[in-house]
Parts: sequence; structure tokens; C-alpha cells
Amino acid sequence: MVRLADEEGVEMPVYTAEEGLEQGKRYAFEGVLKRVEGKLSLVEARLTDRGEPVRKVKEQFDYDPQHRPVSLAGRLVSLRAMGKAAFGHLQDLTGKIQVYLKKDLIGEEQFQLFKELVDLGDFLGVRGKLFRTKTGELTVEVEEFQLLSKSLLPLPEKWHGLRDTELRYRQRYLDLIANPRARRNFALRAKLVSELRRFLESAGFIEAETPVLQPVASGANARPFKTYHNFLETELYLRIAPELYLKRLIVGGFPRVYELGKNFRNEGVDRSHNPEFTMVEFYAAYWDYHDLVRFTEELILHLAEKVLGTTRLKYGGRELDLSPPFRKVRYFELLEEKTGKGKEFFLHDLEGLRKLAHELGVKEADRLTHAKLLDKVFEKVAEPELFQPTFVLDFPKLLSPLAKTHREDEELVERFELYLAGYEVANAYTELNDPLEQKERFLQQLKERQAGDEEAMQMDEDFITALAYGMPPTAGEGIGVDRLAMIFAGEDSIREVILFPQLKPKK
RNA sequence: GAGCCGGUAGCUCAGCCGGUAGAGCAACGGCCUUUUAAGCCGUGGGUCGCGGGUUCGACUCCCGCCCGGCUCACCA
Repeated sequence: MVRLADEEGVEMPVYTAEEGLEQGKRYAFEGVLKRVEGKLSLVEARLTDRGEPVRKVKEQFDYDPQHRPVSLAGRLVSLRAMGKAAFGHLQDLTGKIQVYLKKDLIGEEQFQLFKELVDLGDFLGVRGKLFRTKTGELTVEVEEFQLLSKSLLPLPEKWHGLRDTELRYRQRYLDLIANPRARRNFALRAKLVSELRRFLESAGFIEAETPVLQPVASGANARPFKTYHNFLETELYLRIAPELYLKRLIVGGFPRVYELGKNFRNEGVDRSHNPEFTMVEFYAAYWDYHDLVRFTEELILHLAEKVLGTTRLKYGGRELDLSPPFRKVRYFELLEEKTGKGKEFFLHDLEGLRKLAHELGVKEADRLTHAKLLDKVFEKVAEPELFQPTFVLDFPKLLSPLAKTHREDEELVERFELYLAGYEVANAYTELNDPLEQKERFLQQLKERQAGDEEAMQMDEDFITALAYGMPPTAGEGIGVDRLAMIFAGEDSIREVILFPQLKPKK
């Protein structure tokens, strides 16, 4: 541990962790320390003025900067020091602005202090007047500066930023400092989540928080994480979906509820999957899935306008148009369009379906259950085509254990999925509210499980009991927030919109 | 889990057909009062991801492992 100031006590304890630092890092660390040790007190460091966001200053005064007094704070991200003057850029979340110090103005002593103690990466507060340089850049002519925090470790390279994807994920703060795109993506995501809430709240939905630790992980087809509660002496699961708890709240009399939070699925990790991911689910009593189709169109439109300011965006080199109405196509129509075979074939000719799956290259087609086969075949033939916003309506019942039977067809349910840019972004249905039928559906899932489908849904007896007290007709929907953020940000990896994506621990 | 690509200074990257390690930025010492990746002179910094093998000699070739990326498989 070192002391940065001797006279006034320990101003800034720093653990040097000698063995922990690589050679080059330690060298830079010690270099800065040598210059600063004993001379610098940061214990009183704070802004004397309220600093303003960089963007606000720029928006207000860029047109006519003439000597407006401003006060700003930020991280020093570039520095060009000359003998008797220095230029640099201060960065905050909203942008960068140039600062200019000259000896004449701030005085010999302050200028000396600046040259001696201030490094790239430090947090600085400055007060001064705006002017425009020869080259036309809006700049703060600094009359007074305050060193607010010291950077002892070297920042990523200024020109290329931080490229190493592993470092960008493991040390996201460096990514955020160095790469504008990272800052933009996470600001965009925050805005997206905020607007999502605003839209739901203004439609009368209230936010609920239901258990993450659940005795039965049900409500979706996925494998859960298992954990153990010492005091209760019981195994618990991290939720794979909040669905069954939210519907209990509908039973309890909340007419419109939503939950925005993390779900956990013990599955592979790839470009579009993180083991913990954010989903919003919302449920409205007295609605059906047709109401949700309209509501979803409005929601996406609202988000696009508020977050992006446009409904047209680029994704993967193609233009995606988010203006409603979206295309609507029925599940079996889409399949028939692609394969020439109808509902009858897919639901009642298991061997034929198996053969088709095999021809399409579905792996282990011989071992899959009917439901899985159907799902796989749909993914293979239909999903790749769903780039522009598309509602796929009226799913087969055997894929949808929680959805209400279709009013016109016993073999279907009133369900849709919304696809954007080829990703399944939303899943919604008129909720099954008949406790006896729900029980039957869970039992069917148990059979699937016994037939080898590890992701078949778990029976939740308490949920059936809740339904037995009566749940009004209800429609519910889940939207994958990370995926939506990916699409809005134009990123092809979910890790670009998750601050700290799951990685293997570095040994 | 399989296939392919990658890991060299704190960061971004070179490093040939095997001969013992290089640049720019950052750091350190100087010069420099409108710079824009500022410039100029000088200095220090490397377990070449880890382990083994081949060889007189390995960053380089071979094998195994670790971490990451992409493609595929599973899921949203």
C-alpha cells in the first residue's frame, strides 16, 4: 500500500498488489506514482460547481460559444501538452469536449501542477469560458481545474480503443471508456427498458416482482439451474420464466401485471444466448391474443420512435421496417407454403414427419418426440425467412401447454410468436384458464419428458390449484429484452448488449 | 459437445523457410503558448497463453491443455 500524500494523512490508499500486476502495467503504475506520491491530496476532491453534461453544453453553445462560462467534469481521455499550454479532451457519458489550458491564464503554479500531476485517465473538473479554436472546435479555456480522481493504470490505446473481445467483456469498464459504440449500446438499452416500462405503465400495467428462487421451475421448456437453501433444507431452482406466478396474480385480482427481470436457463452459450437473460412478461385480464397482436404492434412502434427516432433500421446489411401493421401468417400456412404439406400431415403422419425432418438434416430425427420434430422442422424451413416483422399465429396445441385451445380448431391454440430480423422476439397467447385441462396438459408434458425430452415442462400443482379458484380470460406475452436491444443496436451478438456476459472464469 | 480461427510489452499490432524479440500509443527524463492519433531528442518495460516433445537451437514445427471468437448442435 502506498500513500499519495504525506502531510495531511492518508489521502488515497492504493493496493499495489505487486505480483498481481503484469510488468508493463506495473511499470506505468510506478511511473505515475513516482511523480505523484506525497504531492497529491485527493481527500477533499469534489466539484465546487455543479458540472454540466458535455452534450448539454455543446447543444446550448456550439452555435455561439462566445465566452460563456461553463463548469464541466469528466475523464481526461486525450492530452497534448506543450511547454506553456495544453489541450485535452474531457469525456462523460454524453460526449467529449476539448479543454485548453495556458500558463498566462491559469498561472505558473497551476500550470506546473497540471503538468506534473495530471495524467491521461484522471477525472478532472474544469471551470472556464467557451471559445472556438483556429480549427473551429468548441473548447473550454480553463481558468481553474480540480483533480478529482487519479488513474494509476494505463488506459487502452486511444486510437484503436480496446479490441480484444475477451477484455472488453471481462473489463467492461475499459470498453465503456474506450469504445463509443459500447457507450451507445448500453445507453440505448437503458432507454429501451425505460420506454418499455413507460409504455406498459401508461396502459395500466403494474409491476410485480415474483420469486426467482422457485421449488418447481416451470412455465417454459428449458433446463433450470439448481441451488440449495440451507435453512429450509430444500432444493430450489432459479426461475426459467415468471409466467405461472404472474398468472397467480391475475387470479388474485390484478387485472394487468408485468414483470421485467432475469430468467435463467441452463443451456449453451452463443451469439444469441446468455444463461441469464432479461425478459418482460405482461398479462391482461379480459384480453385475448388478438388484442395482444395490436398492443404489440403499438409497443414496437413506440419503442422504435422513442429509442431510435425512426422505424427503419439497418440489421445485418438489410433494412428492417418496424412500422405496423406487421405481416401475419398462420403457423401451418407458413409450413405448407414451404413444404407443400398441410396440418394433417404434420399432426397425424408422425413417420412422414420424421422422414421429412431427416431429409432436412434435423439431427437425431429418429429419437425426437412428435412435438420436438415439429418444432425443429418449423425452425428449419420457416424461421430463416422471417426477417421483416412477422406474427406467426395459431400454433399446434402439442407445442403450447399453457395456451388456450383455439376457438375454431381443437388441435391449435390461440398463440403467436413475433419474429424480427429472424429472431423470435415475442411469444404470446390467450391463457389456458381451465384447471382440469391445464392438468391434462402438464401430464402430457410429463409423457414427453419420459420420452426423452428433458426440456418438457414441469407440473406445478399449486398453479393448478390457483386456476381452480377461477382466472378470468386473460392474454399474456413475453418479450426477450436482450434480443430486442440487439436488433435495435444493430448488433449480431447478445454479448454486445449485456454489460457483463457470462464467460468462463479466468483461471 | 464437434469443426475452424486466434492468444507476442499495459493497449493496437508486425515477426519470413527454426538462429534467441520489434513498431506505434501509454510510462519515465528533456524541448515546445491554438493542438486534433500534436511534434522532436533520449530511457525503461517481454514466462511470445500453459505444459510436454522434436532439434545443436523453438515465438516459429508436433502433441496435450487453458481462454476467447466464429460455424454447427440445444434453447429465447
